[in-house]
Amino acid sequence: MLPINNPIVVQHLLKDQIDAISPISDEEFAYILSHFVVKKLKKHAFLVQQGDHVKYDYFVMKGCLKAYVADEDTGKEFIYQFAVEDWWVTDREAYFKKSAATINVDCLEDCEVLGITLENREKLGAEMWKYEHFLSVKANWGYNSLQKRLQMMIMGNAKKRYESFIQQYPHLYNRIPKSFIASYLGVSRETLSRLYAL
Amino acid sequence: MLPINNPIVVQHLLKDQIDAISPISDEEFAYILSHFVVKKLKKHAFLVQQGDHVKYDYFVMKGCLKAYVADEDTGKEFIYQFAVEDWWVTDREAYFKKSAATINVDCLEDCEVLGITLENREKLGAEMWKYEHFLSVKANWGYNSLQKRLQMMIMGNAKKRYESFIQQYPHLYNRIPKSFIASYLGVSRETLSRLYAL
DNA sequence: CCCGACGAAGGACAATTGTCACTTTGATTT
DNA sequence: AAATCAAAGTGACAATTGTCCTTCGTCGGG
Repeated sequence: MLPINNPIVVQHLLKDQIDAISPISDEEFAYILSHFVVKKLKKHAFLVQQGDHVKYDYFVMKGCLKAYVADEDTGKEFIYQFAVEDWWVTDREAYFKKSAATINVDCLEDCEVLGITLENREKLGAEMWKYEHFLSVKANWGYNSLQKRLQMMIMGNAKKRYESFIQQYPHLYNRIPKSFIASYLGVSRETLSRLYAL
Repeated sequence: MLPINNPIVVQHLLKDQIDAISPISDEEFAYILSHFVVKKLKKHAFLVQQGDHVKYDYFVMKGCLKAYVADEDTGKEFIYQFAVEDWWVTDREAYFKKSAATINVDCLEDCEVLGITLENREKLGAEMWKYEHFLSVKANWGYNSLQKRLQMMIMGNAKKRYESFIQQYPHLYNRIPKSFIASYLGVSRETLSRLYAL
């Protein structure tokens, strides 16, 4: 049994994620959290828009977003990442270089995210060894997932890519419109539709 | 005019690369360099082989290599990165996680590379702020180039990918066999051949 | 000097995928 | 309840790309 005066442990996705890499106290987490801003967005709202100055790196608390590049010639979208609870998303290059965004990020559902500026990120990294470590592990995760994604795109045809997606993200399949999944897999909506008819 | 006793500045690709990010003295560079091992490899030799323990991250001094995954079913190769002078290459995930390599890296030409273990990498990072900074910038470069690569693969057909490759790596086009470039672009050798006939 | 290995080009045909048009379904709005 | 709209499935056809095969030229070793 918990002691009567046990302080309430507030469940927090971000704390859990950091904890899994380098365990921190509630006080430390509260300090970290104070460097983030909360943003609530409606479905279809933009988190990052092409040409914007990208002030924040975002951690997703609730909802689902897509990051994509828009082909101006054809008007088509090419989704290169989905982000759901527990994921991070931003235009990484623009964020670090303080350059204009080349990608868009928008909400597929009502969303709630935490944003941190580059300045606060570096401040926390310099102040807390544990956070610095967390960042470097997180950077590796990002790299590895990009590499997996690239491998999926290079290796084989539409069906293989589809199967690989299902295997890697079973929970996204019934959450995201098929047309967006098709864009993520680099095939037309119709082709995707025919794949799982088999 | 240079003073008569000016010490000879040894030209070194790696020093130049570090210098461009955080300038270091010759002494500092000599110290850094002492943490690397030199490897010389003949054409066709493997630098990393699937299943290996990946001990080093490699900086290419001379030569040209390809990093690829082999599809066991079809026996085909999918090249996801070329590496020439001034580039880094390894199986990044395996290197950091100390897991078995899932990719192969082999030499398209006789090569000369510098290798650094994860232990030495971390030692240098901890000892020298400048090197730590260099590593983090380098990590971002790697991420950004992967992202560009992914965008290239997602957006559009074989011709667009080909044009994008030519634009980004004009010097690689006449150095690397077309069949490998085709593999990098995710098309058959024949299709690539037909593209620049137009 | 010839031979074999390799890289490259291209023809013929098959397989894959994209495009367009139409239909159905279910959710949302009025 | 009717109207509207977004999402998804499907058929027909066209465009793209892969596969298989043959030919050609270059380079280096015997």
